[in-house]
Amino acid sequence: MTEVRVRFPPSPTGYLHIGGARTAIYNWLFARKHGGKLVLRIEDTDAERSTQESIQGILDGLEWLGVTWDEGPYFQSEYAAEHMAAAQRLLADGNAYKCFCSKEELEAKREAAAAAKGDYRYDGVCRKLSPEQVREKEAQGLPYVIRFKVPQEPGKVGFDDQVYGRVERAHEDIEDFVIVRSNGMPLYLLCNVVDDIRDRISHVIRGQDGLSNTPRQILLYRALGAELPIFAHMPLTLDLNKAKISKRSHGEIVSVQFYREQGFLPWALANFLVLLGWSTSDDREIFSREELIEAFSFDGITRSNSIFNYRKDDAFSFDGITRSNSIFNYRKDDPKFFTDPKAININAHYLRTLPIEEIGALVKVEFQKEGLWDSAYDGEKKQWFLKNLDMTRERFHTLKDFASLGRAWFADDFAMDETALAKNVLKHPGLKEWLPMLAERFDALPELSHDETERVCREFAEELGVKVGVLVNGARAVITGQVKGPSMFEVFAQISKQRVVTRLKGATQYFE
RNA sequence: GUCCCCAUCGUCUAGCCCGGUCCAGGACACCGGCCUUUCACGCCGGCGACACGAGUUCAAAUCUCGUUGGGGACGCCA
Repeated sequence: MTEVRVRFPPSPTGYLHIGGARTAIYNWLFARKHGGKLVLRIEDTDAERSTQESIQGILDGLEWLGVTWDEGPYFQSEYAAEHMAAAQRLLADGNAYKCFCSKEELEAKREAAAAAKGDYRYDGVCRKLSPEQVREKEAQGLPYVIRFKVPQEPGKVGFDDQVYGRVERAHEDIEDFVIVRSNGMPLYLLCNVVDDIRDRISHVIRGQDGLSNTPRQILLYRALGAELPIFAHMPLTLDLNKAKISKRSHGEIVSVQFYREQGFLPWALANFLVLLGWSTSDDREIFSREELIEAFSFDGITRSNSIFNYRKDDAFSFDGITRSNSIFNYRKDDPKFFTDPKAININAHYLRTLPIEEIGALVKVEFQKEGLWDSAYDGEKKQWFLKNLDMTRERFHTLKDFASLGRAWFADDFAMDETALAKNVLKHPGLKEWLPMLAERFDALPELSHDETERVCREFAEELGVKVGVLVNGARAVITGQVKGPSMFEVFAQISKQRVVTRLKGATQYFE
């Protein structure tokens, strides 16, 4: 069996979006599974739109996701001579010809055809030019493009797609397409094929939007005398209006970078993305890297496009019509659903199940950005730091939450949740006295342990004739700023005694 | 407009190739319950789909045809 070689060829005209990322992941999985190589090739021939920043963004995004490549990045622009040589060869072999039709002429014909409700396909006037006529036009200095000669005899081009099955296209439905611009620059269709041949790509795994290009590319492979790769097209990821996701029209919500910034764990995003269009027949949805590589195959790829159910605000406008967004049945005002709920769920799953050291490393990066990091968290306070994370992570959804909802665990400048204040503090005026009194009792203890604090709380509640919950929930509010959280007795024992006492005493401030 | 692809719960999907085991299974979300000092986790339960119409057949989500709907490609972009 020949070596498996796949490639991911992004064009650096924007950030890495989730559709592209998914394709990259599929390629990567396939390569890993078959002990093959993943080639990264930057298709930067569109110099006007390509940017260095975009290239860096794509590389960063892939790295962050854990998609590692074995060769490259190669830059398509560096192979221009090779692309041109291929075009010349096609010309010399009689597989292509020079076309002197001007853009204006073609445009006019296209419009005429549209007006007559017909479809337009290049009529091949230049294909019929005699060598003399060609020489004559060249002598006049007329600009020309190079077109590929599509076979005219009845027949079709076909291939067996690994996902879509047999796909065929009649010769007559393919026009003599342009392969080199009038400025001498070869076009994508040709470059792509030439590069794939040179890179010895064995499997072309790409989005379904490449499906209808494939017959033309196959014609090129044949004319170039190269062996065909195996094609596998992936269904597309659509937006809420069922349009192809693109960086231009959707903005940050579809960019990988956005998820990174919002506190996603890289593998959680990858795991979610892989599920958009692929599944196993059993009910598994959570996969480690190894498990996914093992489980992945084209058999599990669906043929229908999937919708990326990212969050949109209540009403959205499309075609100039504003309509309410009825496809959501989750609480739109719940800030935790800032994107596809399933993505959030998978992220939360990893957040609470990954080894705590791994979470610690990721939170460290967050804290450094937030100015919350203390180098002692890597030293003598490491266990305390990790314990904090372990106690709180169960109800968090992203890495961001540790610095926001979990802020009180690490700093004193935390925010007080309004519901917590109203429901668990102000509702019981007695707490203004009770909480400081509880502080006194805690302060008298040599150290705050789970059992001791529980005993003290229960005794005190009994003396006061109130439910222990009143004391405990009030304490939770003033100590953590939250309505919810882990068992308070564990919290007392975990957050320092000094902080517990100070915050309980400070409860009076909320009643003023 | 032309060519191609697709069509199962709100979303992601299993089942379809090899009709009966499917009055269609799972996940997320939503609702209810249990657990609990709170919330979360977990567990239990609920809501919820075979686009439509013909045909073939004893039997169709599964096969065939048509309709409708959606998507993609049709560029001197990649």
